[in-house]
Amino acid sequence: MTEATKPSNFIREIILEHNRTGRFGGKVVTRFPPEPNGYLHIGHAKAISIDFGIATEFGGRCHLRFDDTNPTKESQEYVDAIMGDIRWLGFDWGEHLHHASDYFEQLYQWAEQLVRSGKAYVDDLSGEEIREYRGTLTEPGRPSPYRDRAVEENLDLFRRMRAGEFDDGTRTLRAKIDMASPNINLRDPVMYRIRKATHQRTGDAWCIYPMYDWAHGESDSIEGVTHSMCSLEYEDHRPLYDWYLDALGIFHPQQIEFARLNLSHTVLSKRSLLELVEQGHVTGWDDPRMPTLAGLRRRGYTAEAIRDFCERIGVTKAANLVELAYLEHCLREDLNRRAPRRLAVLRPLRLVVENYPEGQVEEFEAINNPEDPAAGTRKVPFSRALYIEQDDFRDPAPPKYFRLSPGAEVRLRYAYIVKCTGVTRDAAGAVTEVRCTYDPDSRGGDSRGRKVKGTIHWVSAAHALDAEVRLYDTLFTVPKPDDAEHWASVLNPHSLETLRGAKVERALAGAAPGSHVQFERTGYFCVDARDSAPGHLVFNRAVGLRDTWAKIESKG
RNA sequence: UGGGGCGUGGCCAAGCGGCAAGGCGCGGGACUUUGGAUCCCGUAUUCGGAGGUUCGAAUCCUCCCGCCCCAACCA
Repeated sequence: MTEATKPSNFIREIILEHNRTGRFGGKVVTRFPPEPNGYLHIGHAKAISIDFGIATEFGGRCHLRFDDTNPTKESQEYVDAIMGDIRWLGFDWGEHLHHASDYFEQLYQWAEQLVRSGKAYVDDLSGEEIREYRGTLTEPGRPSPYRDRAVEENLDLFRRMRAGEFDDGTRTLRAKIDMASPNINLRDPVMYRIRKATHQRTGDAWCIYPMYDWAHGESDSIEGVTHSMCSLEYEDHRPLYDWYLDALGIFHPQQIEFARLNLSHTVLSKRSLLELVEQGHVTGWDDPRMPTLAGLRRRGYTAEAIRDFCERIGVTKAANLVELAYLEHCLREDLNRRAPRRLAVLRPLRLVVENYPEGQVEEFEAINNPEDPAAGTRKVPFSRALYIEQDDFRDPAPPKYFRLSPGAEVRLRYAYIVKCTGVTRDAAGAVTEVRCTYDPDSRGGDSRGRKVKGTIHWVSAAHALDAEVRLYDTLFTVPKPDDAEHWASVLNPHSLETLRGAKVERALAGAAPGSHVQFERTGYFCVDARDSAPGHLVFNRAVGLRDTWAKIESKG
């Protein structure tokens, strides 16, 4: 998309205005600040696209900064996963990998500065008491009895907090702002709490840790961030963000808030995602049903499709719930252009071509990608015994059904036109084999002017490879699982269907883990990067093809 | 009942006083050796509501209604 056709958004307008007035001297520095306490999900992809996208667009840079201020919830596993996911998405922070923990000493010195200027004090209230004193949404809070301690006493106590003289939870450092503020964030927010925990980066160097509000703006300032984009729930925090910066008199970035992404049929809160993993509803953070980048990648989503999606949904401050169909559309559009086509039968039904010589094999040339001539062609073997999709045979045929049924003609893609001559059923009446005859004159599938509406895919029984195919559906049965009493009640029991008897064409033999392919007439699949092996092919369905027949059939 | 935001078609979203972009979805058609792709056509006399200002309002003013967020020593 070019500059000219890119739709405007309010963030670009704010920056354009800053550039016009010279507020930041034309500089644009942004940052993506994940807390390493979980995996990145599609919602983060939106934030990443905005943070890195805006920086690139305005010739600036974007930092990656881990907001690691809470050692009890963070870990190196998450740090590594987050960096891998951002790189995979296609973004680069260059030399600018930072951590809030890099600034712990500076933050501490600044805190002492606020204590000395009478803008912060040590409070002995317990967590519960602090909550009581804070008041409610409609009633003002009351000052802590420790609020007016002398500067020297505060300084002494704060230093001893750092020195480890006090137990967890016994004291905090608080900013002295306004206990009656209608904005609860300004009612003497906690700046430091005591946590005798080992931090994944600073080890045991600290036992007091800064709160988000006290670390974020200051970190932005240290790094020279000009535009600090975050989600709407931080809007109420902006006055505090500004207050700290002004109290310190340091470089003052602009915080800008936008609406976070909500996607239908899934949950995006870290708490819910963690529960799905820990309670075993999914196999892990990278389960293909998860909205995490790791899950989407394994499912078969491409970075390009996700970036395109983030670009297309736009940026506003209005609450939103984007339909999953939109994300799926972006994937199909990308894979339609790039994924090689293959023939694969998911639920095999034996088809015998009665008049085709036993033991004869011929090869037909198949197009790898009609959207990309450069992708070339391949040979697919044909013989007397084939497998076709169970869905491609019906007896009797419903109205407008163009596939195989007794007496009907259909084209076997790239091969011949065949006519169904009969079926074999088991004792229970289920079809076990379909028989047909082929027309030798239709070699290659040429209909010679005849009308053959249906074309179905097939695979030669003797040449086919066995494969496991995993069909995924949404994790939840409703568009807004967060509206349910608990999302567990709307979990989709059929979110995964494993097909172990699939038959795929031999060209798929060496399919590389993580590679994408379109199974003709079925959907886009991805070779499972974790479970697929040379002798045991495993394909994940990323998204199905648009299915017009399913639509016709469901309408009756 | 306090504070901060937001309300444009089923979903996302342009629009910034001159007479409702676009995408997704949906419906119809063309084409088709993927019922895929592609291509056409259709889909808001109206912008949460009511007043007002103006020659003219989704855009300005007033009031009302609805929705979201905030009372962790989480981020």
